[in-house]
Amino acid sequence: MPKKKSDQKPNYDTLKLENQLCFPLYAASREIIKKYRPYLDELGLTYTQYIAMMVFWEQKKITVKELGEKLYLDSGTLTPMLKNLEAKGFVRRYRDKDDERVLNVEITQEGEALKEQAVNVPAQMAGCIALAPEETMQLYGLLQKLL
Amino acid sequence: MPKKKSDQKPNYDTLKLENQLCFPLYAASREIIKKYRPYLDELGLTYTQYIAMMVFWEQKKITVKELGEKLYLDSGTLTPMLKNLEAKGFVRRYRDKDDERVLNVEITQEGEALKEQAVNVPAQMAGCIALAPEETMQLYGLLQKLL
DNA sequence: TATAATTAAATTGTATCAAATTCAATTTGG
DNA sequence: CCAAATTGAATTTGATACAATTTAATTATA
Repeated sequence: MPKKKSDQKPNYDTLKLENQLCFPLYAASREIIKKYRPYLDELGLTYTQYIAMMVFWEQKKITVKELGEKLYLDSGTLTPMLKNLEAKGFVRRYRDKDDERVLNVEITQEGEALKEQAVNVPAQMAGCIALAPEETMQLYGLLQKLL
Repeated sequence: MPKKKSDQKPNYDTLKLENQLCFPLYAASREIIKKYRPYLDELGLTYTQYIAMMVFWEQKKITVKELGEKLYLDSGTLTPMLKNLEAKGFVRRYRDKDDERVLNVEITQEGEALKEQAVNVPAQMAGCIALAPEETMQLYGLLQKLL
């Protein structure tokens, strides 16, 4: 009589690093962000600050809560990061008149001006991506679905 | 006579968050790691500690340098994290006899025992992934290519 | 062989990240 | 109207990440 399944040795293969989906996701994310660094250094931005500025370049004003929803980040990350962007002069922070709990963040002239420099970054980065255009689209679609 | 290209307004669309490949990669990575948390909390591990333990479950002993190559992490991240795993009793750290610069890290009995608990994590996580098996394979392949 | 160059970790400093807590402002239910 | 619940940020805490520097050990070389 065969052993019951619960008595058998569990299949440890699922615990191998090579069988994880999350690990290459995590590693690839960090490796690509690392590639951004030389270009973002010229702008004086970190990667997180860069994606925040991308939001401001599309939308001049936003609340911390809304920004957090867009970037999947909470106030624990955003508060110090936005204070940093404010110290650099790229954004302005002020409480909402109608609801004092809400903090509005608005791009400044300097922040707008930075866009002119940043516009070259995506093209420079594209050269670092070892994927064909259709693969890039495929990857993008799968990641969106995952999110 | 048409304007020269350099005089025209640059195409700012490439700076839109929605047109970035890196951002969904970065966001998806963090969101999935967040999903691991309740399961890893039961093991007393963070995600980074978990992927390190995965390596030890496959290979009892490894140097910090080799571990860093596998996980794409450097000693600045690994040193404190491995000290933490050592404090929890899951690994042991000791200098190599033949080359004192090298630090060996070896899994302990407690570390091996943790594998029995961890073996259920991948299956529990699989339920959180909103992708079909073939999409998962596709995503995995694209990420490997990217790395 | 003495020195220079290289290597592997550790350390330092800055910037995330996320969970939990706190706090003030606002909204809601009785 | 008013106490309770909710909400939005800020703060706190612990653990990464990572560049840059330092330290100690080893190797290469003049």
